[in-house]
Amino acid sequence: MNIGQAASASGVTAKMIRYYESIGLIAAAVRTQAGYRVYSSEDIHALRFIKRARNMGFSMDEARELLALWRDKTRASADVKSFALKHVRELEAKIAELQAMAQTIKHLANNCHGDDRPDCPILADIADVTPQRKAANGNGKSKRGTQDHADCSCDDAAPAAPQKH
Amino acid sequence: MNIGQAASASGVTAKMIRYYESIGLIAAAVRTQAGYRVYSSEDIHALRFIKRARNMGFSMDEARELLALWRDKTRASADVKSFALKHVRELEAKIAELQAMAQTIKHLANNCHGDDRPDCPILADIADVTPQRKAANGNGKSKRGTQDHADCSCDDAAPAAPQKH
DNA sequence: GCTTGACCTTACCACGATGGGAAGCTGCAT
DNA sequence: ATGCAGCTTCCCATCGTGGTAAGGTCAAGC
Repeated sequence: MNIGQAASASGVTAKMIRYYESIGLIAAAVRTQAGYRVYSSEDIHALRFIKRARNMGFSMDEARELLALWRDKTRASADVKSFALKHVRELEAKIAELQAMAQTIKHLANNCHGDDRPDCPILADIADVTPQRKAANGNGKSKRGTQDHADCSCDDAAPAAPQKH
Repeated sequence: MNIGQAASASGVTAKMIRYYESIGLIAAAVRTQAGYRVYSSEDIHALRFIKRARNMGFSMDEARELLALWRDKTRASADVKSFALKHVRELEAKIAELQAMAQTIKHLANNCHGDDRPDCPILADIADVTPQRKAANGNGKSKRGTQDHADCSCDDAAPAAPQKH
């Protein structure tokens, strides 16, 4: 099997297969005399494994660890499970972060007329995080009987921080 | 105000301020004779605006658009609102994606003994997604949103697509 | 044979957003 | 005047993926 066939058999692009090889995620492929990479069905299996792990949101490094666990016939299932659950916690942390962002914006949008007037609490809030003012949006329409839950401008306090990488 | 002070006043690192300038997100700062950048409180305001937008998960390009809207005194609030809600939809799509991944893994973990025996359905599933389809996926292009989910071998598999990068 | 086109090879660039660091200049306080 | 903190520019790295260029290889058709 050449790399193109391996790619369509595994769902991993040829480009990525070479990349995985270059970073040592998979072993260097056997080559033909002409230098073409050759793949066995076992290789395809590993590629599909990696693809699946990536689809579940594991990073390449985590995929590497999973591969190692997979190949280690003596690993304890507890190890795999705790690894998996750790990843679940990370996913959930990210989910919470995104939800906080969405919540903040939805809240602001709720207070925005959305008509052709320029007055907009969304921009007002982004621009003026400082508490206190933001009273500007109170006029008319009054779909907001509720307190404006003043700290939707609670930026740093809120879990809506950008992730670094 | 020098860049360091602007950085601590805005919460954006000096490094990033220079970067924002280099990509045209903010105007080139005035310079002293010695070449030092000088910032006004208006500049700080813009920087804080950008920071807040980023905290809400807007990309730099989106932040750029928001800035433009902010500066355009005649924009319609409806424009801002639809922009914001579009972002909310994107956030929610991502959330759903992550939730599907977490769900898949949690489900697998539930079926894992988690003891010291090697037998583990988590790895078994990742390794053996159940053959059959998925190879094809026709000619490249395959946009991001395409299925190709993590199909958990158990019936309640959920769509867990990978995030772009 | 020879040409063509699909496939392979390596190598480099790009993204988005951020951090790190080097090498050199400036400003201020001792 | 010496030293140090802060500023400048420039380059590199990240992470995962795509693009592209320049060239080698293979199989099929003439």
